[in-house]
Amino acid sequence: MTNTMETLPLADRLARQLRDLLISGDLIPGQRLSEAAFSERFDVSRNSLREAFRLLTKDGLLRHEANRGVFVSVPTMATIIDIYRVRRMLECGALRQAWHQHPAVRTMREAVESAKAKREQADWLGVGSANMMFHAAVVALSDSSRLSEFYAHVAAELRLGFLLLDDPEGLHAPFVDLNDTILGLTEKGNAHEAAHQMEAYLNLSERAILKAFERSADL
Amino acid sequence: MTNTMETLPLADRLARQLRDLLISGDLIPGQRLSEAAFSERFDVSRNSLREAFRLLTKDGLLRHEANRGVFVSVPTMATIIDIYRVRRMLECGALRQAWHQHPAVRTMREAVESAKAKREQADWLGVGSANMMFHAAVVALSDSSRLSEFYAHVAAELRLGFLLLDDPEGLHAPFVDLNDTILGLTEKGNAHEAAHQMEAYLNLSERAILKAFERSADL
DNA sequence: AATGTCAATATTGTTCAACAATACTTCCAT
DNA sequence: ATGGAAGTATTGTTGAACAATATTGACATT
Repeated sequence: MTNTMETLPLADRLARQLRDLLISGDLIPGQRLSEAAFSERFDVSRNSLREAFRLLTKDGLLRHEANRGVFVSVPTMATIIDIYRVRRMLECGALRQAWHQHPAVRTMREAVESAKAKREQADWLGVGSANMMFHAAVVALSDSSRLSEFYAHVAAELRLGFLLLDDPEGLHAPFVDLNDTILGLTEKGNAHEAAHQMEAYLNLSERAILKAFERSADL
Repeated sequence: MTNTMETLPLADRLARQLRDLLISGDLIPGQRLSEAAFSERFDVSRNSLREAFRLLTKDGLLRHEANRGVFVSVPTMATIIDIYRVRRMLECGALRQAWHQHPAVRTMREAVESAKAKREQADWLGVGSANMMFHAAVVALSDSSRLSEFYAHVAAELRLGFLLLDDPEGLHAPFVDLNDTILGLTEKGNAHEAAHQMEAYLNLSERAILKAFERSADL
């Protein structure tokens, strides 16, 4: 049978391809995306490409300037601050009311163990991915597809922010153990303390990123 | 000078027009939206219209079936339940950490007073609008544009759900006083209790809607 | 050298017409 | 009624066209 992906509307497939290029860093923040160039590159019509552009613009990954084209979004400090407000709301909220036997807890554990393994091998990119997976699993505790989708969007935007920096080690590695702590508290059913620790985590992480931003800003 | 709205891309303007038709009930859940009919109606090309359709599909207001077209979403009980999970997360979370002098508190007060006035005149549609405004203001307490936008989407989806019912009075009017209580607690700085009351509110409201759904389902 | 002006050029915004692929209808035979 | 086969309508996607706007480059002025 054909892959479920193959049957999606063209615009959706394009949007996904572009999103992958974005979060993998092939397209860098600020870069202009010419309609002609990309419709040629993907061998699709300009119309189809424009539909995809609009979807990603709505996600905040692209920015649209009238009569000038679309550009890869350039996250600012304000963006980071806003995203961390979202994270505190969603992640701490999910933990606070989590059931310790929820299926997502298993995913959290897998993510933590994967992160530890990758850290062992100094695979910082892998640590980063496992970290993202952990936090997505935390949000999944809330059992809401809308919250999970929304979180996925915000995480993609945040990833764009990470691309501006270049310190994959310092930004993820120190937090693996904190994730483990939060996981342990959740498994023990100590939801309130887990949420509290997550808030500490997010405050720390936010500060680290803002600091890195500051550094990269005054070059 | 020209209205800021006039300069938006055509697809965005179309999406807004369509959204207005949707939440005002001119288009009813389940209805199919023919590309030909609507591109004629709005006097735009099919391509532009399709861009708008995609935007609204991403918002959950429309549903897209391959090679069959787009339809107005039909909220189900699962939709309602998911939306109320979102509401509890966002609204209770916002209240819990709210500052009692936040500008949005003023908006909350205006909404409550407007709701009371409309209730006096038995303007139930007006009560509903004021109610929506109150809850949007609650989310605004969290000072995150992303959370506010997300909430706006979910609220629009929920509005679609209300359209399936036809009891504007029973679904909003009883809650005006509860809003007032929550407002009072917030103004007094009793954030924790405000959040608690909001949770009670949302549980009540959810149950009322699900009940109404049940009734309308077995016709 | 810096600045301003104006035409030439490239890009986006939008429409239109075409055609393939898919879904829906109609009608006929069983 | 039931199933199937043709015919019709709709969506999916493309390519070309043109207006509107933005960028570039040459030239003149200071």
